[in-house]
Amino acid sequence: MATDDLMSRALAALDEVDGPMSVEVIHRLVDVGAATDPMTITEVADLLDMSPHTLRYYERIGLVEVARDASGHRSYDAQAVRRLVFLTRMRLSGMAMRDLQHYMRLADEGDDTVPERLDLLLEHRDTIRRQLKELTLSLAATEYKIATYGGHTGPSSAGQA
Amino acid sequence: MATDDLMSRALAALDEVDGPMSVEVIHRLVDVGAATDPMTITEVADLLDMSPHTLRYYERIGLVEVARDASGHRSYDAQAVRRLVFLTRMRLSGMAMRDLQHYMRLADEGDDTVPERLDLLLEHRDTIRRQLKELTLSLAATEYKIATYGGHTGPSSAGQA
DNA sequence: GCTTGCGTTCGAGTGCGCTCGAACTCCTAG
DNA sequence: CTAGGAGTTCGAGCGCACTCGAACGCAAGC
Repeated sequence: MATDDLMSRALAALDEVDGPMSVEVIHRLVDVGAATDPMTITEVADLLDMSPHTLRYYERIGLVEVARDASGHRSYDAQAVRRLVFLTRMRLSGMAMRDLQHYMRLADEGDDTVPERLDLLLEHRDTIRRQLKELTLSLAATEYKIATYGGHTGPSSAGQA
Repeated sequence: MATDDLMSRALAALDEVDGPMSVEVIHRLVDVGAATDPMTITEVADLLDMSPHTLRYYERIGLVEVARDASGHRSYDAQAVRRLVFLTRMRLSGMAMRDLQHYMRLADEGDDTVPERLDLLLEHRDTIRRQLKELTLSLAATEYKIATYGGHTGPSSAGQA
């Protein structure tokens, strides 16, 4: 009984956490494509909220190829950036580095591997859905516990009327 | 444009992944309480889908106290099991071991620490919500990619009419 | 011309959360 | 009486995904 209530509230809460961000981020994902100038490593790092160290690491293990400028510095073109955006999205949803390496190896092999890549994506989609399920349960459990401790169950723990 | 569509479908998908499971799991969370006999380590391990090794590890680092039977074997009473269920829920939602140790230390100190525990839970709730947000974006991104590869975007990749 | 700062390569180190193996004990069934 | 299986403790090892430090290069500004 009470669990249904908790679940509904849990799901409803999805819309309330920093709203405008989502649109920005998903557009980042699609838009970066067209006509961007090559970026430096720190620019990309800032864009993706990761460290230059990590970007070099990703390159080292073969996830992206990155061109160099005249003085040997990395120069990230639109394609590299797009790939990195995709990589971070996949990482954030828990895809293992090993799987990303596999996927990118396939991507580098050309269109023949599209079916296999599709399989990987479909599998990963299911994984994400399972995670969403688990997380939603955990949210419900957490809110349940909060309720037993007498906490208010508003949209956020901070800055609240 | 298309992103709205993707987002809706992503959210709608939440209800479709192994439906009955959710109820069972959340009831596990609440129900196990009342009148259960003490359990052996393998029984608990099976219940929580983890290894005996891990259960001993959790005890070692102070997350649970577990009684012993006459022959020195662990005997998990209802309280211990309830705590472990909670622990696994929190772990599954990404709470760090360190934070769980902190939380459980507080829990062991008695009711005076309820406010602090409440704070931790509220903070964790926000973390879960952020994760849900990220995951939902990743799901949308994945489905977008699947669509560009010409994949059908049904509820699951397997066994479908 | 020298400092400052951003970049480079390379290999090694870190933190997390388990995971395992060895050596041992205890109980039960045959 | 013995063999098997489930449990115990202890410390060490592992896989993952970074993360860092050292030593160096280049180019601009004072």
